Amino acid sequence: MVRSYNPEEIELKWQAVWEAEKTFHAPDPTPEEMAAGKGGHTYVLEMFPYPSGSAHMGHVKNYTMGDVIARFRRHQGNRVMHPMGYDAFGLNSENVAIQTGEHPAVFTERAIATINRQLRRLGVAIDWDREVVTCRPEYYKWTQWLFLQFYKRGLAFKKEAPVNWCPSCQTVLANEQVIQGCCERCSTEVEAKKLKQWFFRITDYAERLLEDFDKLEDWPERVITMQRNWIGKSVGGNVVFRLAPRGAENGQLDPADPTGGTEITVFTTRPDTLFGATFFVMAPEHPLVEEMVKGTAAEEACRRYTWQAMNTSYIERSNAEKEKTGVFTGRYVENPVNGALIPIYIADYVMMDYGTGAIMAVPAHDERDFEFACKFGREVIEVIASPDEFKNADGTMKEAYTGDGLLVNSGPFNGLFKTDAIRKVTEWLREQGKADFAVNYKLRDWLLSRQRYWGAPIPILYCPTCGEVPVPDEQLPVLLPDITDYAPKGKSPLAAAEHWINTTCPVCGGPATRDPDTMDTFVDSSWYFLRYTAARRQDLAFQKDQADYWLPVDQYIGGVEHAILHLMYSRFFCKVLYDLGLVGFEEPFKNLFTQGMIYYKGAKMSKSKGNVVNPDEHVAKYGADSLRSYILFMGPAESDAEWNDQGIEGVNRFLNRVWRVVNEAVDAGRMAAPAGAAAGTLGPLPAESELSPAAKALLVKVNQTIDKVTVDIDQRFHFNTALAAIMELNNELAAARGGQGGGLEADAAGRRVLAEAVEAMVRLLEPFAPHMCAELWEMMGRERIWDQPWPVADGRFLTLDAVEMAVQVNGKVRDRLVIAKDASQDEVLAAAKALSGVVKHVEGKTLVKQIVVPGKLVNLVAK
RNA sequence: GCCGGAGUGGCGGAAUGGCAGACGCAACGGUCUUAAACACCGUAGGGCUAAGCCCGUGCGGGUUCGAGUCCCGCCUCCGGCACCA
Repeated sequence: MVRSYNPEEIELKWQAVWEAEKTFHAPDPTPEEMAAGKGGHTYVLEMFPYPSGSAHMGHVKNYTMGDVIARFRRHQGNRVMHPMGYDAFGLNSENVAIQTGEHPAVFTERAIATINRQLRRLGVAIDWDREVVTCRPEYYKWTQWLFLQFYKRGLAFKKEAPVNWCPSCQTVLANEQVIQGCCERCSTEVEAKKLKQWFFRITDYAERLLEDFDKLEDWPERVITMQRNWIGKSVGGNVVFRLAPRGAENGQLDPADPTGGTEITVFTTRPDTLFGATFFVMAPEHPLVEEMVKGTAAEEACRRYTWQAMNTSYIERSNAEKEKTGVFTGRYVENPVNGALIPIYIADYVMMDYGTGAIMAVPAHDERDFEFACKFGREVIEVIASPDEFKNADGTMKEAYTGDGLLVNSGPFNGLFKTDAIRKVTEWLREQGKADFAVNYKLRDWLLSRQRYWGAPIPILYCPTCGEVPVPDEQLPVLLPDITDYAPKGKSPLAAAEHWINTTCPVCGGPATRDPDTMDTFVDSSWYFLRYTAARRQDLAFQKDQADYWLPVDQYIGGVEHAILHLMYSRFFCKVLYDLGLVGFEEPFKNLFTQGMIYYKGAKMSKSKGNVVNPDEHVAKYGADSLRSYILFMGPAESDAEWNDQGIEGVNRFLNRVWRVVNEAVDAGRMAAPAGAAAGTLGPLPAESELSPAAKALLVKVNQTIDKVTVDIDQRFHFNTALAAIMELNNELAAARGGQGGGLEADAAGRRVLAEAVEAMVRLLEPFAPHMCAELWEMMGRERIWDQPWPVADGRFLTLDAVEMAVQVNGKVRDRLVIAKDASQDEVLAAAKALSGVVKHVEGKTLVKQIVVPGKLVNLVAK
């Protein structure tokens, strides 16, 4: 009698074994191994979870996928490091603390314990000895230490700047954390505030962040594109315009004007269009505006407009659909190419935070400038010969032409092609000291300080005599103090912790205060993948040679929502650490896979929508192996997928069928080692001549499946088709074994092939359903399936002797042909032409073309 | 607006330019059962004058002996960026 499949019993049994013997612990490399370099070991990593309560289906998918890869690579003979940790600082726990009064650490540790239990229950092959938790002092000591390394290099600095303030979260945010003008966390519209804050100088690395895309082996193109767009490199020139003295436009110079002759630089990607600049626009907040218009008739109007612009929300102001507004300042600048005086406007379509906050406006060749010119009646001068469809009947511009062309109306540069003109005009102005080549990036420095409690304190002190003082290494970590009131009040709750904020200056011994802010949690997650290589070390953050042994991460897996944030910050960190000599590689993640999300009832799962599917329930009902297999069977791993309760039942049925098929084979004594064969082996395959056609067919199926599953896991990450292939094998195996006449069970050779199929199926399924396969393997009298080498297809049995080919006449299938796989082209054609279904359609016609695709089809073209 | 990605049965999805719909879900028919569930066997894109033939991968063209796949032009949906000078 076949045992029934009891997933819970089996799963707990094997999890206990793995735990007890630390099966998935990756030992530190020895000096010899490190000297030997890469090879024979691999680092598989999934983005670590944020412990907000318990694991959700997205986590199950992420960690199961990583687990399949990790187990697969182990079977391939690699030493695999597959660690886990928790991104444990952050606003969620703090907000819970504000509501309940419970310390965030208590809440967080409880959430960690829950997720930890869930991951173990899923049987994920994790090296738990390397676990890291970012909110624990033994971790954030090193986050602080790294901050100080950056600080000492001038890469962490404090500056006053307009920053994004989330009024709901009561903290500033980095640019990357503002999504269409709203807070990434809570969707509240952010406000601009001028504050003194800590920044990382990521802009210094803009060019390398772009260049080093070349060092990535396999990243999704769209992630690279998103980062490239975010960094936003523009190549052009800085051009200096001189502010004309008041009255210069009508010859009535005002000698008392202090601003005349002031240089205003603009950044432009189109120096070729300088002769077409018919006006000039400055951002309303431009620091020169106030002085420029002081005491003039335009002063009041400018002040009113600026006030209005600064009170326009970011979203509204950055909406390109909005009608252009602006005010004439009454002042003019001199165009450096021809000395023409052109009027200066202030307008909110020019942003202070990009370029220099001032632009030259060329309405003929810029859509925004064209729109503004139309509204304010400015002249439009064509300087790039434009196609007729951009012009009115009278030759004036109908719309801005931004394409390529030859220069016109541009004095000595007429006739030059756009790209040549860009270079030549810039060079010409450079000789006169009026311009230079320049590159601009959209990327801003990373604002890292937060006015919140639950983060790593910034290890800086302020001393009245010594100024800004870094906390000495031996005083790290700067521990978060216990407080009772976590509520943010526009400044960090830490500022109110008097016993903590007041301290002693390590330089002069006088009184000093601590920086009250904490670090953005993205700082914590920008280096955790390094900490895994030295998780328990108290004396250093990580050890260079060990980090260089394991990293860069061979396969990183996570959600695409981190395409810019976490992934760009981590790349930046890695480059800084490389420059500091702390690591020997410049990119942290060699290969990246971004998984799709799991939807339910047409929407993202969320507590507020009440459409959350709880993984625990499904583990309890069907077992971890079923949940793991189903979540990967749902569809291609990179696509979004809709959870379906019946889907997991189907996969559970499949595992039950495998269980039964293998059990029956074991019960029949078919899986035991034959006399003379080593224990735990099936002995040699029978000679090919002894195989019945059915046995041969199953053997071919086995080897085709090995090939397919291997490629699907290894190269395509198509776990759904790998599982489908195993299902097919199981179907064929089940069908082949018995039936009338005994099927393959009737003779010794057939029984040997059946055993071969059973063994292969269990091994191929193991990464997906490791517990069940461990159990079946043990029942087969074998040990440690997780250490078995991955099966390799036998080249002799990859194709059948006879193949079925479709025979087409004029591209339509009219009959089929079964013929020996090594039949010659002539033999195939002769046989094809003799088929009744073919004869019918070619009768009375002449064959003009005959195509044979070996093993697949024949196409006869008849007229 | 710009840059990506995707549109295939009732559903999730398969398919190096070579037999569209593998595998699974749901459905239907049958076997087992007192009955049901489970399990097992089988049917299943649409249509017609049905042993045969026609039509079918968002729409319209094209290349090819042959197109879901390649090219051109659209439509729709999703994602990212967006007055970036």
